[in-house]
Amino acid sequence: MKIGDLARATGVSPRLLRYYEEQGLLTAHRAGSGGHRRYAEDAPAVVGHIRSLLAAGLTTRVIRELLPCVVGPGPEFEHCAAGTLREQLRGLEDKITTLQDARSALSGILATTVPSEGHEG
Amino acid sequence: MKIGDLARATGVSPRLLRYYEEQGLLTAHRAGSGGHRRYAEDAPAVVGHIRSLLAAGLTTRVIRELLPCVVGPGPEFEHCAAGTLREQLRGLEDKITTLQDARSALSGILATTVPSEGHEG
DNA sequence: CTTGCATCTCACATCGATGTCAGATCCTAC
DNA sequence: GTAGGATCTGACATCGATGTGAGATGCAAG
Repeated sequence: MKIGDLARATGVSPRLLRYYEEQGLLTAHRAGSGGHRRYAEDAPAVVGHIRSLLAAGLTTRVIRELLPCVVGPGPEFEHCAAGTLREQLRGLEDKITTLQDARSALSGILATTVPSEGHEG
Repeated sequence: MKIGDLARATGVSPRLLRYYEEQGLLTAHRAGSGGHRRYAEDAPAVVGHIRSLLAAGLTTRVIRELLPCVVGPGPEFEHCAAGTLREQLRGLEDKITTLQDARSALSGILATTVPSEGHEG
């Protein structure tokens, strides 16, 4: 598929697809396409993974390291950036904790300031 | 207290304290100090609140709206930006969900790629 | 072969919190 | 009154994902 197709399939702009390639997250071959990118069949799935990890706050640099594990579907990636994986996992849990704290703070305020409307979530 | 004192007390750089003031989050009076800022006693607490909300991913603009509720300790802030509060709360929960998803994804990978070392967290 | 849309590369802009530098002014201690 | 540290303002830099525009070229359909 070409870049426009992939963009339509994933909802990610061509600009970003090129950016992901530039960051080493996405591969395209350009044989006999006059310089135009051609993507493999699993490209949409890969882009999906990238988007998820980005949404989780991971950096493209980190994703570049982790992606082989995420994409590689098999048990053959035994020592696949396990250190980075653990590190990011820890960071993720820190972030979750921080957000949960903020959430209880805000919902506490909400309960205090608008007691009649707060149906304690 | 002066800006350097507040900076030391909170671990936040003078640059940022000025920035928070510029964003309307922090107040200082400058009477008879030759243009130098003077902060009230509760300033460190206020800065603490600001830092927490920033860490939660809230924007200074949003914090400016919410801060009166957060800082105002009493039940007198009845309708204090309740809409914004609810909105941010929802955004926060979305973000938490996203991060939790990413966490399980990563920890799943970790368990798969390094089964011997993963003590399922 | 022409027309029109897709794609290419390159570069600059944006947003938000934060750093840093420069030049001027102030306060405090001696 | 002078030296030195703190503070002032203002502007420019940074990081990372993303947008946008320009100018050139490619491809597919007529």
